[in-house]
Amino acid sequence: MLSKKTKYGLKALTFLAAQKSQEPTQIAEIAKHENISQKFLESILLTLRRNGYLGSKKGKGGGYYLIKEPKDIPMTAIMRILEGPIAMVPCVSLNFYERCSDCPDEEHCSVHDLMLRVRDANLEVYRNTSLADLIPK
Amino acid sequence: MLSKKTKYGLKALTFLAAQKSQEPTQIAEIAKHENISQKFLESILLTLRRNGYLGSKKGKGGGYYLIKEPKDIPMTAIMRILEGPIAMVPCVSLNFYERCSDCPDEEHCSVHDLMLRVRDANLEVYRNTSLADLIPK
DNA sequence: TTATTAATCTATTAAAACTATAGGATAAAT
DNA sequence: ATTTATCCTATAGTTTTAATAGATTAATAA
Repeated sequence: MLSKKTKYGLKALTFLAAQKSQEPTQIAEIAKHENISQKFLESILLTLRRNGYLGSKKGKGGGYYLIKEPKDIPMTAIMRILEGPIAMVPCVSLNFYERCSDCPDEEHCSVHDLMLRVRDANLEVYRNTSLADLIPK
Repeated sequence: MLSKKTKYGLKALTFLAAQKSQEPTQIAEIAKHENISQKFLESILLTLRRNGYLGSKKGKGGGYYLIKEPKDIPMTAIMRILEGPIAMVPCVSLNFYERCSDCPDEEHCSVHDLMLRVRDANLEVYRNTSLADLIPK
């Protein structure tokens, strides 16, 4: 299941990407428009800022704004920040690799093989999708 | 993340599929060979039996066995039983569809669109993989 | 300078899901 | 009858997720 964090984060990013002006957008406005708890959204936007995808401005007229062009924001990056590893098991993860403690032989593990194919299929989608592709027409 | 339940279930199924004889295999043997808590595995095999993929025999010489040929057991079915819906959000699920309460317009939802592509990519893998494909060489 | 606005940050709680275990009931074989 | 092994229900422990509270900091405008 996709976490609410990821879902909300994606919606917020898309909302920002769809803005005509580059002016900062307030959390409250995004939260209201997308039906998201403001406080929860707050923490999500904060992590996106810390990871270099959003800029922010405090005080009156402040808010959040995209730092890069939507077309230059790949879903691989966003998903890894919000949802974590794209792989379903650590032993097939590119960015978060970890050995399985219960698996004596990774090379001959049925789960490993299947999850490798699943990972590749997902990567294919995320790599070929940018934030720009998510903006509704 | 793949749940342990699914991981263990897949390993157990693969183990059964790799058996030369059709004789029942005991939970204890599977659990030991695959490093799985026996009691936990017990409940997993039970759900697989209830869903019509395993048969069982009680008493001495009892155990579990596959009811169908490994090549006739598609991963779509196994994943749905063990892990649940293949889709990451209910609104793009084929077998477990549900409307998103927070989404006013499913047709113009950025998350919906992305997750539709992800679902299709995953389905493609699971549909083209059977239990027979998981048996290590 | 002061008031107002809005993001920042830390801590904590509440709820849900996941993992595992306990123990008796049931059925089959010897 | 005894042993073996699955069946079944309940429940406990842990982790993750989702959300909330409240005080702090920075920017703007008057």
